[in-house]
Amino acid sequence: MPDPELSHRRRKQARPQELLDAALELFVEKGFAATRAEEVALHAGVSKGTLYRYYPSKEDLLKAVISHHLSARIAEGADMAARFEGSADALLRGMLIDWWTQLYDSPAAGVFKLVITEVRNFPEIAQHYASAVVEPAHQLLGTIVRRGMAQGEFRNVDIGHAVHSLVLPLVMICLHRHSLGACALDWHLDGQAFIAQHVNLVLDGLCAKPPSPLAASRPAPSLPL
Amino acid sequence: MPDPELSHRRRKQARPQELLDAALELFVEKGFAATRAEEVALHAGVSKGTLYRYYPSKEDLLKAVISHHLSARIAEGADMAARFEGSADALLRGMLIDWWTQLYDSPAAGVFKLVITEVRNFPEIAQHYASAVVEPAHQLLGTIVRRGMAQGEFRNVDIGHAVHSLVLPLVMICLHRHSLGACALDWHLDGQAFIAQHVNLVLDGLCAKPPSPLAASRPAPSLPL
Amino acid sequence: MPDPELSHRRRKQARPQELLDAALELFVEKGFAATRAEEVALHAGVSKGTLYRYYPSKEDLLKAVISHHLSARIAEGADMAARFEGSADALLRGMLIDWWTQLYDSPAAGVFKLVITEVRNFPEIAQHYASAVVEPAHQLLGTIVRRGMAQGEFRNVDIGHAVHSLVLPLVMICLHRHSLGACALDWHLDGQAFIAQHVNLVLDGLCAKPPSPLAASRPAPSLPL
Amino acid sequence: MPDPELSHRRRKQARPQELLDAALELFVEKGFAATRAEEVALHAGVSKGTLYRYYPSKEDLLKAVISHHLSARIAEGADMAARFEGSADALLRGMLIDWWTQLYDSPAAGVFKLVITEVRNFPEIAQHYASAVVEPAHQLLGTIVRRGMAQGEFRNVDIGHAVHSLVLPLVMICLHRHSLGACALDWHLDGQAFIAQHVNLVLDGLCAKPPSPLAASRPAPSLPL
DNA sequence: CATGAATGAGACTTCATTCAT
DNA sequence: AATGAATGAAGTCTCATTCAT
Repeated sequence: MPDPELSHRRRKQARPQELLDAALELFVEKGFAATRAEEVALHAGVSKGTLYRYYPSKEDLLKAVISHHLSARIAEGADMAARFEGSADALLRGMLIDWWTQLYDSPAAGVFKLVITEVRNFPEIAQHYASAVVEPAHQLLGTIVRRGMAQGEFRNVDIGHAVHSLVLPLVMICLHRHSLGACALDWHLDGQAFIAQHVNLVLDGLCAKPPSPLAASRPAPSLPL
Repeated sequence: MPDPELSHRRRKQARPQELLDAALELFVEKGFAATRAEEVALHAGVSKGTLYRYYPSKEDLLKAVISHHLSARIAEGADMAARFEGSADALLRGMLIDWWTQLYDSPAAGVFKLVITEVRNFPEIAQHYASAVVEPAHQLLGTIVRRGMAQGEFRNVDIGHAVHSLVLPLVMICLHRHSLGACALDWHLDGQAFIAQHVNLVLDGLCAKPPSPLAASRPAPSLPL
Repeated sequence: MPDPELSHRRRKQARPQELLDAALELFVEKGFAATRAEEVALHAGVSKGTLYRYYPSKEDLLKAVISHHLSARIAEGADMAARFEGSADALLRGMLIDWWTQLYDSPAAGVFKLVITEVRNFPEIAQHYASAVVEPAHQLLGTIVRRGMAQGEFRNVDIGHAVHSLVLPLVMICLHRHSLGACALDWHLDGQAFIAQHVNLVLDGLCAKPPSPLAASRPAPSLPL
Repeated sequence: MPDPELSHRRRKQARPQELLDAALELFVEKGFAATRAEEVALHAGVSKGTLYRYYPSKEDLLKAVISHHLSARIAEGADMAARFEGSADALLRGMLIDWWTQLYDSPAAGVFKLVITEVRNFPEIAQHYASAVVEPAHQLLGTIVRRGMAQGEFRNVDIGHAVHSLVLPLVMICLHRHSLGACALDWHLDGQAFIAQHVNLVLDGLCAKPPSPLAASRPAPSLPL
């Protein structure tokens, strides 16, 4: 079964990554508790014992899976944000659609399900996720929205809420894709199209003249996802 | 431990409900797999054996939990919808805010987490959830949006997507409340306020003159949640 | 397999004791690490799961085994000591021979092997053993020897050492019985006879006029076994 | 890590000895079953694989440890015995005290614990230990005691028992040093002093006019340790 | 030869479920 | 009907041993 092209040494290098990928897939699919450690190992083409050479426990493996895929994506996100330019409105439309479209189609989208599902059991995850993902993402988007409001592109609304309105549905379809969406029912929501329309719809809402008195007075809470 | 106010007879009547409540709380908090059947029983004030008198297996208990809380809430939703009147816009603002605000604060909000978490392991849940919750809710909201578009209140957009943009963030904060939101980090998002602002924001987007050419041409996919 | 004479309830009462007995036998025979928890359970006529109902872990079972058999024997020892009377010399000869003869033939003799074998791995055992067994036994014997010396029955020697000279060989044959002595070699040392001769021999030594200058000046260390 | 003073060749020569020393220390400290093969290797400054180059299995290593340290000490014992002269009494006092004092302070003292602990699991050890250690030692001491009795130095007692009374406590404090004695309780028995007093005390007993009728009639059993 | 990655049998422990009381 | 003792399948993790490099 081991790829004869790869030497022992080379395989060893690749092992952690392979295990992480296998673990992500299975944890997302079946849940952490319902996935046996051996399944992960077999999925990665190694034996049970090998898994434990690289990760001291199933729980550590879970944390590594989350950290790994998270850091990778967030790094890409920061890059992408830096490259975009133009008005706040254009920036958000372009950047959000690109980044989420990519994420949606990658296995990393499953990390959301994993975090949602397992934080309560492993609270350390919360801290890490909050500071490594939520915080920076919310910061970035909040700054852009604020700029848009300052320049008169957007109406005055609670910035935190606006960011959530933009982002939560995108998180949600990632979740969806790996839960109900994977259940072979007939309704296959077109995630790509939805991302685009949603971002545009909410930004249209932000650009619109206030047809209704918005509940914009509340203190801006920070960020949930 | 048994409430002396209640007769033996009355308690027996209440058992299934009490078990369901206990199960909902624990399954949502720790996940189905990580919750022991005995914990549920103890939480409901009965012994392990008694649980099995009412539900033949832990899995059956899970399904009962989901069905029960779902039906209850959906019934209320239908009622509420029937009572509202006025323009499509007013109808949606009022109805959505009321219903979700109530749901958000009730234990039933946890069912979303349960469904997201466990569908992949128990696919029967998907079928039931789709037909008992998603289908009717999407139908109802879709009809109202369509009416709004027909009457010129709303722009032409993909109806399915619009419904999702309205609803997914609301599902998402329910999820949030029972996962990251329960993790005692400092950022306590004000769910109530968010619901109101979000519904208004998206409906503003729907009412706005199209500042951007929306990707409205795609076929309307059906419903994700 | 469960004795039909005993009701569920009655069996439950007896279970911990039965498990303790089975555990003592097996731990002494094969060592703690080399005995499987299931073996102990089966030996006691129950299943693996039942063992864990009574003792939360194999290690806890070990500690219980030691404590239980120890306390029992030490209690008997104290009783016996209280009943004996006469000169220090007669007291020691009678009491030691009786108590050790009984112990030697009981399964409890194996506890010595267990303690010797496992203290290094479970240091809590040391504390308990020291205070529950060594301390009281040494105290008692030391007091009698001191009395004998005060009354001129015994020569002046280091009291702690004298007690050890009396007792250590007795501990040793208990150990022996459960290690080499159990190995079906031809030399079956007669433990009973040895106990008697040894006690008499050492007490004769204590009563003798000092034919050799004894190293009696060292500070009396306390007690090792 | 390899000592630069030693050539590759010399190191290789020393390997088996180093492994044996490491194994003795760890097996005595933690028990055979609880010591991992890799620990032994690391302790000896080599890798797991190297251990297996010298000893085909962990069990073989155990047997080698016991044989090795045993032969070494017994050889020394025979030498020492040959050099001593004088009366049976003086011979025993001198020889026993010297040999046991040396042994007590050497790592080889731990072998007793190892044998006591592991014979039941590896019965081959018993045979080897009996013929290589117990038999010759008992023979030697028995001969001297018999000579002493024939020459009127000692009273008539069971020779086997007398040898045991002399020797068992010495074995016992070696055991003690590596079990309870290693447990950092406050009572640090002075082994050296005890050895001297004990040998003298028992020999005094043997020299004494019989103040009590000794149980000397029993058949002389052979040797326990 | 030495290394240490890989294997997989096997041990501890948990927990859903059954059933005597 | 309710209890909780008992069971045993199943899962996590360890470690002796092998073998490619």
